[in-house]
Amino acid sequence: MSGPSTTEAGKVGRPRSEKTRLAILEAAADLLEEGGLAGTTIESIAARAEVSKVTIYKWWPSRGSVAIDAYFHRYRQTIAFPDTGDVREDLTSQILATVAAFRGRAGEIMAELIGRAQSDPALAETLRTGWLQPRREVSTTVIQRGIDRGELRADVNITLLLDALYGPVYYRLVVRHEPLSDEFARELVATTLNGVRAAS
Amino acid sequence: MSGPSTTEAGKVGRPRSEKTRLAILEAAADLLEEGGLAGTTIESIAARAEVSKVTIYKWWPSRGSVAIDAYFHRYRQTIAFPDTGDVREDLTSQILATVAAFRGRAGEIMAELIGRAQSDPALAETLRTGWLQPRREVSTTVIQRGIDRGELRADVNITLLLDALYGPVYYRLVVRHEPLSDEFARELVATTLNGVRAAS
DNA sequence: GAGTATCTGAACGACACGTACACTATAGCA
DNA sequence: TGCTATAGTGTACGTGTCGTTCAGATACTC
Repeated sequence: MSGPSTTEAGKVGRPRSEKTRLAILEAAADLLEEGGLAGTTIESIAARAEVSKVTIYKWWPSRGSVAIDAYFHRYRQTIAFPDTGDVREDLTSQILATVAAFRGRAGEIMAELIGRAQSDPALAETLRTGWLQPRREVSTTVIQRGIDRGELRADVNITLLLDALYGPVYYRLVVRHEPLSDEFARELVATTLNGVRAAS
Repeated sequence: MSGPSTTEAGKVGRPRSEKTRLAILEAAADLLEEGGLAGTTIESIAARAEVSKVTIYKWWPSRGSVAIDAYFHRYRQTIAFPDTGDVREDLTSQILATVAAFRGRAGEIMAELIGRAQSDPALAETLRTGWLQPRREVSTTVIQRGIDRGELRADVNITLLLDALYGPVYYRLVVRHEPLSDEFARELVATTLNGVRAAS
């Protein structure tokens, strides 16, 4: 994530203004909601936050970096961390929470952020480490418990399984060929766990 | 896809120049390879193709549209259409072909095109209908054969299965957290078909 | 030759980019 | 109180791309 939240204590010089930092993030989040990433330019953020452009450039390397920080600032939701004793139920909760979050405006913005990340390495890195990875880690715990309980094969490739679960969700988010429905989430988890082969 | 390839016979007026059309696509494809989508601006295409900007705007609505047409023009590969009599083998061939194509420069460009599609509806539509859908249709045939042969459950949700196979591939293409290796492709198909539940 | 559509070249205003400059503001420290 | 260092301001600048306009040249059909 870009830009420390505050200047560490003990440093000399004028400390960073928390008020200014928040004004920038709020303005950027507002603009994201209203006009998407296209309308969220450094200039428009500066104008809306009543802040100098230079101040933004001082703390963030790119438009995408401000945007992702603003996104986290506004949409940071608690990550679902269920433990019902049943792998399928736990994973279903997590995928359901993900698709639910992506059905609204937050999903459109996330899609645009992923898009922008293809030409903004700093944004891409923040997306991986600040958004995707934490969610993968939580799901890893759930999967590991399933293995320990003997519900899943002991030799499961966890990385691949995470891709099998989250991949289709982000695929639909970005391609928009089919809706991110609850049914999709449930069926995805069920299919991934059980496979599609006919009983022999 | 944008822009008819040639003016239909019998029409009055000066016919569209095929030479100009090809010069634009070649120039755009060159620029895509050299500097990615960022460097592929309408102005740079026009300069390289020695063509007027206005001519490009006449036939394509956006930068993304020219780029995707240039991509198709250069990278259009025959879609794998195997029929070995074994679903897993056939699907594996297709996914292998996809990841192989995406490992090179063509993959980086495709990722950028998908990124751009998030803010360019015309590009998004062309991507869906001109790239993704044909590949999904071919895989649908393979899956249907598997159902008919009794290898797959009769009640398989084909749309979901397509997402389960292609989703993780595009997810890795775009997020770049793990490589698009052949092993990934094989394991993905195997896991999707068999599931990850422990034998009971 | 008349009619029509394509292509060209040049120019335009608008916008966002990223940077530079001189300036003011706010803190710690002596 | 004054010194020093950093944060933030306001303005302006050159650059690049956008999408459009216009007049004119070009190439085809009838």
